Amino acid sequence: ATLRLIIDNLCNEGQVNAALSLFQEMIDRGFKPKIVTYKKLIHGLCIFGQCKTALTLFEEMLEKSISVDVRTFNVLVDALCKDQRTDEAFQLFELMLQQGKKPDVITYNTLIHGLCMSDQLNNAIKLFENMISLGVLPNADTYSSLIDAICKKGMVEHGEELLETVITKGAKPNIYTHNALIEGYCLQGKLERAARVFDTMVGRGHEPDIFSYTILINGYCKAKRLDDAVHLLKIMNSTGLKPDTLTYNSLIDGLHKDGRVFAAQELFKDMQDCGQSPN
RNA sequence: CCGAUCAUGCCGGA
Repeated sequence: ATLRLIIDNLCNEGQVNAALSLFQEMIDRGFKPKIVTYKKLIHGLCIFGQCKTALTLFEEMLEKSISVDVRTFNVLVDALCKDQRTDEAFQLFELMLQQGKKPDVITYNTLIHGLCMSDQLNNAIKLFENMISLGVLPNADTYSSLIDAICKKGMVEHGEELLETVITKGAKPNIYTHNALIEGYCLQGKLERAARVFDTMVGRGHEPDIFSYTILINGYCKAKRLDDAVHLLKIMNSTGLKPDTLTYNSLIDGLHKDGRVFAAQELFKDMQDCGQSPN
């Protein structure tokens, strides 16, 4: 029990390797590891990019016919997706089904996002339809991932359409969903539309976050509407929301490319006065 | 019952 506690804590502190060797020692001494210990280790390993070792542990669990829960499957599926190994993620997904585990909304979200990230939007949409037909209700995360991918492909209108559709079905878009749309319009240079989504979001009761502002500010910068960008920064400041390095980077870059070198330098000073260090 | 299981922003390089 003591060893187990130590391993748990090491995982939480990011010392997975230490945890792993303790785990080995535990087995060598003839202790039987608890299932939670496996789970913690797999999770810890995935977070710190040691997907391979995590999979080894996972296989060990299978060999010992320890039942792997949905949550642990999800952790592994996510790690594989983040590693651009969607094929293997889907193999795990299949395995999950074989083991009689029901993939939940998080499993689907993870896979959908993985597909979007590996430029397989069509497959993502198929999976989305699939989950619905299997009775797994998509949530705001699901829509956000999809809408974001659609917008990044330059199809904001489709993104907004999808949003309208799901709203009529009773889904509630959240700040991620709106931010995705705002970015979509910015990418198309449709700043008025972007600003409108921003306002709609506020109207729906979602306070814009640092992402919302940075996305829109960046949009104005890219559209060479530097005055609007600077104005929005002022508004942002007045709400008490602190622009971070990325927000300033957008503006400084925009000002530079617009030949407003002096203003850029001023802003660079402001940024440091506000405690944001350049990256 | 509990647990860091999923989603959004800048520039540049190759």
